[in-house]
Amino acid sequence: MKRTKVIDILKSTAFGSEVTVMGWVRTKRDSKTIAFIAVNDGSVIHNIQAVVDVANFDTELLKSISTGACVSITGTLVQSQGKGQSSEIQAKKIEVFGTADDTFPLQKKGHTLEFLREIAHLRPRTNTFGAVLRVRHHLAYGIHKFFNDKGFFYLNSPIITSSDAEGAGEMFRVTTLDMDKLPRKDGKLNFEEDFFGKETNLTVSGQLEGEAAATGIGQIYTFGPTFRAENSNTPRHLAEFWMIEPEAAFNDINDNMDLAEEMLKYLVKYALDNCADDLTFLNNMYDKDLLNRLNTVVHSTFKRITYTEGVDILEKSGHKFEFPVKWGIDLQREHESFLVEHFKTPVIVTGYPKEIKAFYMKQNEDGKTVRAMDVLFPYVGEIIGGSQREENYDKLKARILEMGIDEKTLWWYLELRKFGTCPHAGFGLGLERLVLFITGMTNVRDVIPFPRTPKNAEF
RNA sequence: UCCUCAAUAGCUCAGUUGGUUAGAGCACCUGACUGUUAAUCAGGGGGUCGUAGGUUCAAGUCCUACUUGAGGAGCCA
Repeated sequence: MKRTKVIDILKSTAFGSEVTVMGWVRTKRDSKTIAFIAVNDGSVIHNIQAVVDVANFDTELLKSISTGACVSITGTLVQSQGKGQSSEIQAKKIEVFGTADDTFPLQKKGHTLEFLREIAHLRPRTNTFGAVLRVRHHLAYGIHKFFNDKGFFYLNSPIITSSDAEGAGEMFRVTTLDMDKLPRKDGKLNFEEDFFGKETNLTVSGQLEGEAAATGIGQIYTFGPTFRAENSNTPRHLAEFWMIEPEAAFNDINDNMDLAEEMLKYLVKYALDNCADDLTFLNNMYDKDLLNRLNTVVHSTFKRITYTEGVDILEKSGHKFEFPVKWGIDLQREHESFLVEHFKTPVIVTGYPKEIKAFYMKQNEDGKTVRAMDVLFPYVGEIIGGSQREENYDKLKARILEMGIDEKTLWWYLELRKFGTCPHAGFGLGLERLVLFITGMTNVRDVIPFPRTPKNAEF
């Protein structure tokens, strides 16, 4: 008999009809004549309860069904005689696909998230990770839907790049050279003998290629894996994470802010609308203020301030910061948190000093600041970083030279300004930080299936 | 990379000023129970105290190094 997913069984009112559920046993409670098996198949956070008349089944078969076992149960869908659920399955036939012996590490009681990270291959069988993974899926889908509906095209930017001038972080090298016999030329590694004939790395950003596409087909977004070889050990950093980078021709910094704010609100609302059960579970188990916080963001207006205004607020706050505030310094995490707390809403900061931002950002008329923007969120901090791009060839080239970047590797990026240049802007959204905010989890390692962090690539 | 903290049963933890045979709850096994809800009740098995050194008559406990993990900082999404 064809299986019915738990999500559909729970919605069904076809009492008396026969259904087959396949899934993993969460708990079994038994007495002399009756047993109850709670089965979860991941389609929804809730379990379906199968009621077993012990007399009708082989004792050994029932004994082999323990927490973690995978079973197929066929029976009659009935209204529950007990409290706690409205419907259940009166079992007629039980097949055990796979038992789980006493070494199965997931028990019915709670586990710490740290322990579950060590058994990432089994995490999806828990309520928490089922919820997080489903929310993550819906958000990914919502992102595609949002941009598609706005006329943005999904761009597959390359994962292997030779660009090393983006300044976005340390990179992972990609090579097919024999590590035991590295070719040398004039004392240096000879990358001419490498697969691509030059030094290549995993991408730290698809932005530059995104700009190339946007200055041809107008509006694009990338959505793919991104790699940073930074030795970052924080709850907000991963060596491999997923980034969404929209880029739009003819957008200025204000359009860019509008897009970011609209997108974030859309996605939070999308999650609330499509992941109600999972978010309710997370709200109850981890953070009683989660749903309230999400609703607040949907109905908020993000506070937009300039870097200069931000520094002013921090200086006048009278608050003692570990890192003293002065115009010109980069905002520290304590400063960002203060601003978010100060306005009690997401904050967008623009107009940073050019010295602390990337070479490609559009320079303002004051000669001191650039049209950068950081979107700061409660709990997760910087969730988006972006800017209007410098579209003036001479200014961009001057900035590249000023910062000591090798312009040769950026020849094609400069040509975007040489031929039919146009104003444009974009930003990068860290998917894990968004999922973090929306699920109420507190560590990005718990919102990606198999986290990659320094000293950890087990699975 | 820097700072702080931690590591004891499968899991979560307790273990006093260093002192006999290292404990509990859950999980697991056995038994009881006719509708349970992280079922309940009774009994049972289960440990190289992260690793390597050191101090001491004696180390889970003190010291050193290392490993791993967590939090904070930096870097950033």
